[in-house]
Amino acid sequence: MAMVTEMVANRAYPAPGEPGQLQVPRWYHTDITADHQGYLLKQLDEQRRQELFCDCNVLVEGRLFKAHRNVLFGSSGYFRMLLSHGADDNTEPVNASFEVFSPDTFTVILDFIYSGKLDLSSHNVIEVMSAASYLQMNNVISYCKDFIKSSLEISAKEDDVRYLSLSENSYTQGVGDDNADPEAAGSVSPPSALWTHDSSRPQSSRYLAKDSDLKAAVLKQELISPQSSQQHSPEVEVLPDVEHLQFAQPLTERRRRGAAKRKGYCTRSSTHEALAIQEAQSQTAQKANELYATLPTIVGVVGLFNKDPNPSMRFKCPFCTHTVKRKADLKRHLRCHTGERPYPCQACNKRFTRLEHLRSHFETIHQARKLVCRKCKRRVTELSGQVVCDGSRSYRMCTECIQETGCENLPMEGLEEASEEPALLLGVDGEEEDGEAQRSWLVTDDDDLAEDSGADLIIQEVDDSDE
DNA sequence: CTGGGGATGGGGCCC
DNA sequence: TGGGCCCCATCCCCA
Repeated sequence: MAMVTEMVANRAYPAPGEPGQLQVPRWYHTDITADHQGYLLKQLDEQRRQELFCDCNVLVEGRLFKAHRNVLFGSSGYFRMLLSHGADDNTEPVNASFEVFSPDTFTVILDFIYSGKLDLSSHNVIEVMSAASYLQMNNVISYCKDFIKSSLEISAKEDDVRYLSLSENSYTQGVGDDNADPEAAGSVSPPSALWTHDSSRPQSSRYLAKDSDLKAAVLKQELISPQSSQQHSPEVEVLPDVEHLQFAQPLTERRRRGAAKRKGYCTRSSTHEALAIQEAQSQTAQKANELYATLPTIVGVVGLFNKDPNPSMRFKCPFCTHTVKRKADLKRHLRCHTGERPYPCQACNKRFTRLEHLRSHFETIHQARKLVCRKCKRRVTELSGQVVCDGSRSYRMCTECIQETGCENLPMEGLEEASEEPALLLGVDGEEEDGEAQRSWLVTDDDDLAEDSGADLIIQEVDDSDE
């Protein structure tokens, strides 16, 4: 084996089929192939660095990179598209120019192309991912995704039952517990304590792409590039929807998690679990903030849409193909990737990504805002119905349905008081209410009641680090 | 098994 | 820039 390796290194081995070819076991052939590929790549990289035989000039924000068109063609969908247009003329050097990512970012990408090593860090991963998306390099996107995934570990769309049952140790374990598949991550490694990984959580902090997302993305592609849904011309800013396909989860998995999530929100948590949750949420917020902090430099790209005569600035999500007009909308959108849920319901501890969602949830679930009988669906008035309280939930029922179902024994309130319940919701601290606890917050103190029912919802945007 | 409806989440856009 | 509203899609429970 050593001899074979040495022969490979010296390129002294006979070519396959040539007389005198070594009769080696098949696995020797495999090793030779791998070594040969590595050797060849190294040679190409050397040629690139010495600018030998380079036939492609890439200008990135004024900085010139020289490369081989064959290599770029084989590595990037973008270059494949670009170079295939000028395939007839191989004598003239090909020129490409980019303004949407930095020279440093392209250096990382080019080094990866010629070495297979991706130099990712917490500072460049988003920009590299964005550039890779632009250049249609799915493998780089995948590596970046793994890097971010192993770093963030913060999808609140994961199984919240497991989320709630985490032991305290789960979040005190650090990089040393990283069990991420090194193969999947290529040469990428978690670089610092900032990027921790919790092995107890499922490897599923993925974007839960809905069918609508997929449809919308496909539709968007068709609108932008009707000639091809696989590849886009270099002028096109929005890229093929590979990320949606990669991020999307099986429907059954979503359902399972959805069911678990609903249970999870009402699961009584121990003190240790609560601490673990708080710490996890703290990490979520911290890392989300780190992500947001990098936004201005990474996703502001000019989109030239084929069907839009007026070029428009759009912001592209680094995790998927979604683009938005405003950075604020992108920040909001990113929450679906980061799992950040800064708006907890004080009544049931369920968390929401948006204040309006929390408000909607609060009014429908805890305030019985809908003037409709839950049973017969008829509209009820103050005279014809009452608010029935079921745990932390409140809903209205008409007098007839109350009598029919024998709900007289349940805690009830007059309609005029219904909107005043939440004044005591602050007393609930993330635990499922039952028995006396349920009834206790139904007894309200008039002094605490707000004039406007809208003020009943106590909005507390949680910086998870200090919940 | 299926359809209806409630709850939830996400995008667009106005203020 | 954030808040808020509207709209729509999806999930899930229940009859």
